[in-house]
Amino acid sequence: MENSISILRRCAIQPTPQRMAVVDYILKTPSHPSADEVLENVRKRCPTLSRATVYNTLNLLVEKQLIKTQILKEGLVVFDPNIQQHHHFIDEDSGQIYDVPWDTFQVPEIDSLPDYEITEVQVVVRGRKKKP
Amino acid sequence: MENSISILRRCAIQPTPQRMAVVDYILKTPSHPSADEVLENVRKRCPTLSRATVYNTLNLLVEKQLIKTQILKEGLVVFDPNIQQHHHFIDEDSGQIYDVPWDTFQVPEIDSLPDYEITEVQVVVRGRKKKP
DNA sequence: GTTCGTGCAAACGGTTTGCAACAAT
DNA sequence: ATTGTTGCAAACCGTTTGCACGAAC
Repeated sequence: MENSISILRRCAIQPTPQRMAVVDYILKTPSHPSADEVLENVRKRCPTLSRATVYNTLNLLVEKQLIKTQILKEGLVVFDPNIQQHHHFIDEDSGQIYDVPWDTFQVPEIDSLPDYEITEVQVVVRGRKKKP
Repeated sequence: MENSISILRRCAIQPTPQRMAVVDYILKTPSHPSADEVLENVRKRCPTLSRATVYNTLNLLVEKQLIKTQILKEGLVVFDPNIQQHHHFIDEDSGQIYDVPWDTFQVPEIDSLPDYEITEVQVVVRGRKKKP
């Protein structure tokens, strides 16, 4: 896998150790962490990392379209390393967010909005584990 | 249309003037207001209404399932007077949220999650007006 | 020595909570 | 008198901002 230095260079972001650590974490995780979860986890390897640097770096990565923000939880933004079109399933008990492949649903063309340019379509499914 | 007093009574909530004013507003608007928008608008008719009372009342209405919260905007919750299943279209420029009828999309049964109980499925469409 | 990035702390905005005053029964 | 409601202010939490210190060229 491409290393964090070249990823950052390609995006014209200076590869500092802090940014490399954040990139390593966020692009490797299958999860959809919040800024705080990123901070907590990356601090294990980079204990002096500050909250501001995490937000700065994540916002930079969003600008450069390496990751996406998702509005799926109340009161906090989560960051999604998967920038391909896809859907989400949210376990309402654990709060875990799972990716759902794009072709799971046949989302029809939206012809009823001729003067709008659609920028994103997403199916959001929420549920909880059955207790038998 | 049923008045706010009987609506509140039916839900076993005491119909105080403040609550009636909030109910009148939230159940009549086709919009998806935030708590602050509710406060701002209801204060026109009820100027002493406090922010805390708005939150208390809205949360009560959510509990009683008269309205629903929707996580569609960053950093704030919006309240949806339409509790039927439906989808949403969000104009990314204006921030306006529009209801999309449920049968606009054929959301297939999700058989790939046998041990999960699906509580909600929703298509979220974002777009902006074309500038010709 | 200038530029850029970091870390800390303060500020910010939406939401919740604690509490005293008050209204209704 | 008891119960429940309101309004205010403070607290809270995620996020952003301001600024001084420090590293790199």
